[in-house]
Amino acid sequence: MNNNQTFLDKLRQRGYRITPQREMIVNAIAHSDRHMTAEGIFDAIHPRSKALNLTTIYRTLDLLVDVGLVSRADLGNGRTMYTSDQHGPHLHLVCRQCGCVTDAGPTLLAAIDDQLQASFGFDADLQHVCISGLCKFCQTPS
Amino acid sequence: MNNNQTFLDKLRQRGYRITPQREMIVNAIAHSDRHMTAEGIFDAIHPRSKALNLTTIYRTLDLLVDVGLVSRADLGNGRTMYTSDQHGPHLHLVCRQCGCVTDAGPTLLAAIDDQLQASFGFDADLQHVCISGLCKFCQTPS
DNA sequence: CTCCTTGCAAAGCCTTTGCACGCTG
DNA sequence: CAGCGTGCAAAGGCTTTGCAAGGAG
Repeated sequence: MNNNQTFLDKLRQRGYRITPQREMIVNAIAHSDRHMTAEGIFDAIHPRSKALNLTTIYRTLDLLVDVGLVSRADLGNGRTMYTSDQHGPHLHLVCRQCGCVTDAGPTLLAAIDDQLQASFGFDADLQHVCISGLCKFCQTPS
Repeated sequence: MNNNQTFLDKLRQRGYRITPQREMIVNAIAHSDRHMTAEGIFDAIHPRSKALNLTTIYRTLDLLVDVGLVSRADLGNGRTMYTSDQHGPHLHLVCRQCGCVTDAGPTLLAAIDDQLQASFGFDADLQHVCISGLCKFCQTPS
């Protein structure tokens, strides 16, 4: 679980400075299996340390995305979700009812990708996409 | 090309009033094969008639979505796209480079839907989703 | 000591809401 | 004539930007 080191090393390599804030943010992302929004990261850190600002989180996330350690995915609702790329590429299935996020793994991803590629020659950024719908548990007959 | 009538009739049926603004908006959507944003509709109409406000467009679009004549799809960038449901369900493939929007038709849609359903029991709102990537023409070897 | 980073505040962007006037039916 | 629909202005939520102070290397 020393993803943090990996992350920090890569940042150092690229000549970025390692600050407490960046460490905290990287930590939050690397330790979490979850997908996080900027605000989620803020909420995770703020209780323990107040030396962190939302602005900084956004800037650091942009930086991590540039470096290629994290990928950005658009939730439909105007928010943006960030995920460590350590987990490999995956598609996000967001339940419109309960808000849960299911990851569709490489297999399904590849299948869909193939179809988009074959039918339209379209090279999709599937890791960056969230598909909304109803998860297994919310498909109530009501 | 009298989709407008269909649209307006349905609105009347539901007890909504037909106003010049609603006619213009419905016209813009029905006559266009394109996917439109609220602002796009505004820009299409404003040159000819100034009797229209962005607020009204948003309210009318909400209404059309409620009635089921139009569907809402999330572009990744915080904007929302609206499409006449006359064209049937389709998935939007948005090129991150040239911005073009390709529609993936029912076949592909069904295939993807099946896979999400089979693998995760996830009932996707595929018509509401835009997948970003590179279109056929932008996949340059650079 | 240099200058990359941070925090604060304010702006930006798209969308929504409140309220009084006006027009549809 | 009743009440829905409109425009205007302002707020709202998330994200970005400007600028001076602060910390990393």
